Amino acid sequence: MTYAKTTEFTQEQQELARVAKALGHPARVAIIQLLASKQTCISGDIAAELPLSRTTVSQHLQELKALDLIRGEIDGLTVCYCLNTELLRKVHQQFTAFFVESTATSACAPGGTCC
Amino acid sequence: MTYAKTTEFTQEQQELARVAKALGHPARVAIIQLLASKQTCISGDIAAELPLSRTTVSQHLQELKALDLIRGEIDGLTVCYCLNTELLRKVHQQFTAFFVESTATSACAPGGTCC
DNA sequence: ATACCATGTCGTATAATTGCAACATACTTC
DNA sequence: GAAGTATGTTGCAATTATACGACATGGTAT
Repeated sequence: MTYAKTTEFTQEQQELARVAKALGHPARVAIIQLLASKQTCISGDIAAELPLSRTTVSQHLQELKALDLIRGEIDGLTVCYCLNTELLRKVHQQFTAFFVESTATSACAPGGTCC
Repeated sequence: MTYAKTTEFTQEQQELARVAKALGHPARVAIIQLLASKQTCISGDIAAELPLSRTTVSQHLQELKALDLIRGEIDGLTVCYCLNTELLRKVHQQFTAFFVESTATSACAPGGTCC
């Protein structure tokens, strides 16, 4: 984004926002859940299970791949997508840190001195 | 979205995606962090700390308010925004459940039978 | 009442996202 | 090599997000 002043924000804030944005569409959430549960992670099978066209699913897959949340291995004619569980664990920690920080009782919380 | 087929996804998937989308911009991440750390949560003070115009910050605040992640109370001339810590805790649980499910060793994970 | 101040809303412009059909690519099989 | 299959890429249209100036609103203070 050259338009948005995202440069002015913290590296951590941008990092968290980038991943959150990737999870900001039900299709991509569904894809990750599918990859976690299904034995097969072939591209075509993923598209078949989602209420979207193969083209659109492919785009969502590329988006997740761009963030390295998933990886694709070409296996002959088909492509097999896998979760990057290590990165997902790291992301989980980032989110947890964010939420813990946010839910800690601050002055602004109910019962605080502010509101 | 009347265009997207979001209706076909799970309620949970849509719910998670909706919140993730809200966190999908560094400004909104920064706002939540600010509200968690600062004593004052007055609208103007928030805008002053962010590299965005007051108008734009106000929009982001409305977006967070629409999801009930934050709440605003009019205090005379100023408006005081507060974190909805209860909801944030609930959201944290949803995210954790999602990540735990995703990072559990599946057949697709490295060492699995798939890739 | 008048002037002022803090916020929100509206209008507008630009960028990014979403979705899909049509085409291109690359491998398999006959 | 030709036909078929699975994917990715391109091009286009519609929707949504982002950003901000200008105006409206509503309370404060003098």
